[in-house]
Amino acid sequence: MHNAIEKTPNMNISEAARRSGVNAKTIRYYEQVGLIPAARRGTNGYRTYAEPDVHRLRFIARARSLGFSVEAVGDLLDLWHDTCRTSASVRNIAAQHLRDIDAKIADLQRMRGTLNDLVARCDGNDRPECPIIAELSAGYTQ
Amino acid sequence: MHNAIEKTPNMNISEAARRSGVNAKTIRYYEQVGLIPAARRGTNGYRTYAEPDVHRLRFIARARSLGFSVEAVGDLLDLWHDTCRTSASVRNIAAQHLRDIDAKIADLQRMRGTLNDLVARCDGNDRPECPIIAELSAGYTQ
DNA sequence: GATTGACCTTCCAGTCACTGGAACCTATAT
DNA sequence: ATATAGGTTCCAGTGACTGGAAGGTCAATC
Repeated sequence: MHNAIEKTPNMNISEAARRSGVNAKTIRYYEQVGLIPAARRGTNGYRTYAEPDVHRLRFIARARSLGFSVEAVGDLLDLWHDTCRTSASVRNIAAQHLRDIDAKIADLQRMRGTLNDLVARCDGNDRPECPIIAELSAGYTQ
Repeated sequence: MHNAIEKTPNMNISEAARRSGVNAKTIRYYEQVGLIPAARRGTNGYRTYAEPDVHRLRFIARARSLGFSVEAVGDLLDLWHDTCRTSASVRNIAAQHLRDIDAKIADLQRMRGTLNDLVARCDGNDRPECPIIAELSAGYTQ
């Protein structure tokens, strides 16, 4: 059996984690759910990673930091590796995610508007009267 | 049956769900995790609810729609029933939640800013070149 | 050689707030 | 007697990890 000459150094999982910004435990999880292929193993059973693996993990970390679901990241990885991809297919995924984010922001801002008003109107002293409780229990004062 | 005009205070779970806006399955879940006390039971074993129960469920529904965690809703329920509460204690819970929401909004808007820019710069045609993929794989073109 | 401590491995459980479904029981109308 | 529309419990799954237990491996030091 011939050993291939490694141009890039092999590393253990914690080094790959450090270089990619993905937690070692999370890397194992990504392998488990099939987001990344099973890592090669050394004779000791340890997972070994090389530069391309770290780059893939960095891609994943960036996509996750933009809020893409792990499933969507899987699709984006496939498109990255597919040189016959269309930019439209990538754009569709991102545009859908953008709509999801906008919906979440709108929902949070609705909550924020009400909460901010209630907090502003609450004296926050040692008396029991409170517009926050009043609002939540509207129509039924106990 | 679904009586639009309920003069009797007792009702089954689906009627309590309809009146409170809390899903019947969710009501059982709330009972299971101790957010609400175990419902009284009829001779047939069915849970029975009266007006005060519906009001408590409505309180819960409103608080949940403002994004309070189930645990925080429990605290708010306790404060509602505690006539010796201080408005400061209520305000603290709401103010903390407001900070959490602001953090979430800030994070989503950061994502939105990047994504919106990338989507705008992506042609979305049948060619493979794509600034979204380029951004995610920055430093490593495959 | 023994020991320490930092790695690595797998597997299981918990998070949060539900939600779906199976299997079964009860009520009411026809 | 049957149909259907409710109710019950219990179990499992969601998403994306994260913590912890129990154990194997490695490198360095005493």
